[in-house]
Amino acid sequence: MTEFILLGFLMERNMSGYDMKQHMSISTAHFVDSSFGSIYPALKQLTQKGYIEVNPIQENKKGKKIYSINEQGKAVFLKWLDTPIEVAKSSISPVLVKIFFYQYLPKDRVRALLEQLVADIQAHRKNLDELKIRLEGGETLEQKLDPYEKCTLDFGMDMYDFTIRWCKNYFHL
Amino acid sequence: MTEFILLGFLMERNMSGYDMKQHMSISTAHFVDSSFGSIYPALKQLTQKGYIEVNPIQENKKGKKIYSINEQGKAVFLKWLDTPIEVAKSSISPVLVKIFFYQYLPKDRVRALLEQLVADIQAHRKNLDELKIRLEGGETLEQKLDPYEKCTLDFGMDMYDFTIRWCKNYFHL
DNA sequence: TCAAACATGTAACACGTTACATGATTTG
DNA sequence: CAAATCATGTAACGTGTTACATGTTTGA
Repeated sequence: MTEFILLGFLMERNMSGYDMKQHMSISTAHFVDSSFGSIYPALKQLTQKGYIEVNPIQENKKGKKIYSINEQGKAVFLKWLDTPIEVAKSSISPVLVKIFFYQYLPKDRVRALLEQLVADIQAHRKNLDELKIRLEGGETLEQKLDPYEKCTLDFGMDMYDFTIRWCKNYFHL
Repeated sequence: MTEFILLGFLMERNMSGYDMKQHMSISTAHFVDSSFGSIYPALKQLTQKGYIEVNPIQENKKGKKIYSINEQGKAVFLKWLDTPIEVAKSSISPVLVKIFFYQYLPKDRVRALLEQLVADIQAHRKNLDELKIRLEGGETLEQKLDPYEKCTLDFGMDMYDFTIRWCKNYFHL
């Protein structure tokens, strides 16, 4: 998964591993956010497989490695992308794992935990909202928000809203 | 995670690793379904930690190991259960990973893939529906469906419905 | 000049899957 | 009696995280 995401980032522009981590922490953090511990080994792998190339810059910044995707890499990425999304593997959510067993907890604890869950989701929802405003409401405007990128933000927020409403309604919170 | 789920199953009744796998494939498959390759080592771990005990039955079935949870195991399980659900780690869904990059695919392919996604979710939704009918609509009635167990089914179905509606609406399918 | 941020990388560990290996029991 | 299902277990592998190790550049 990580390798494909990194290839995807390189489709847009050349960047370093550090740049990719930052990009992830902003653009994709609400559905995937890899650590350096998986990014750097993944870049090594992609280089060895011949999908990307390193363009070390000699300028001021020593050691910084700017990667670029080549034709083979693009082909591999597009082949992966043009393949059905697997719903089964994404599963619904680890949230359900605990709720499944809530019969073993006293009612007042269940209520408290569910209220905490809703508050937590509301906080996440708020963060996404602020992120979207920061990304699209552009004084800066450096990066035009791609429609599908925007879609993942919209979906995230609507999904959070749905979950909050569902919990409040189902559990009478 | 697996270890706690197995402890949770043993809260209800004593059973074997094989039984647990079957129970998972029915009751929890829509949000978690571990393989034997993680169940058996987990049971070994739980035994070594002193949370569960083996009661090998001498009857006809040789080699079958029936596990039971002890007081320490119950305490550990309840402590885990009575801890806030972590929304962050559950993330929204790997579905978004691909959609995020759909700008690199021709429009007709995107449309085809999204239609396939919706059809796939509809199939999952139908399976859940049939499962629920099988579990609650009881001629058999052997196993009374716990309210929270039912909740995970309801949530699953409503989540699928939401996602289907969302995709159709957002992408004008 | 010193702290924060930039920048890369590795090693140990955690946790899960698939495939393999093995054998008993049930049922047509 | 053969096939399906029951039943347990291990080994190799995949993929990710955290913590550690190291050094540079920038800005108050």
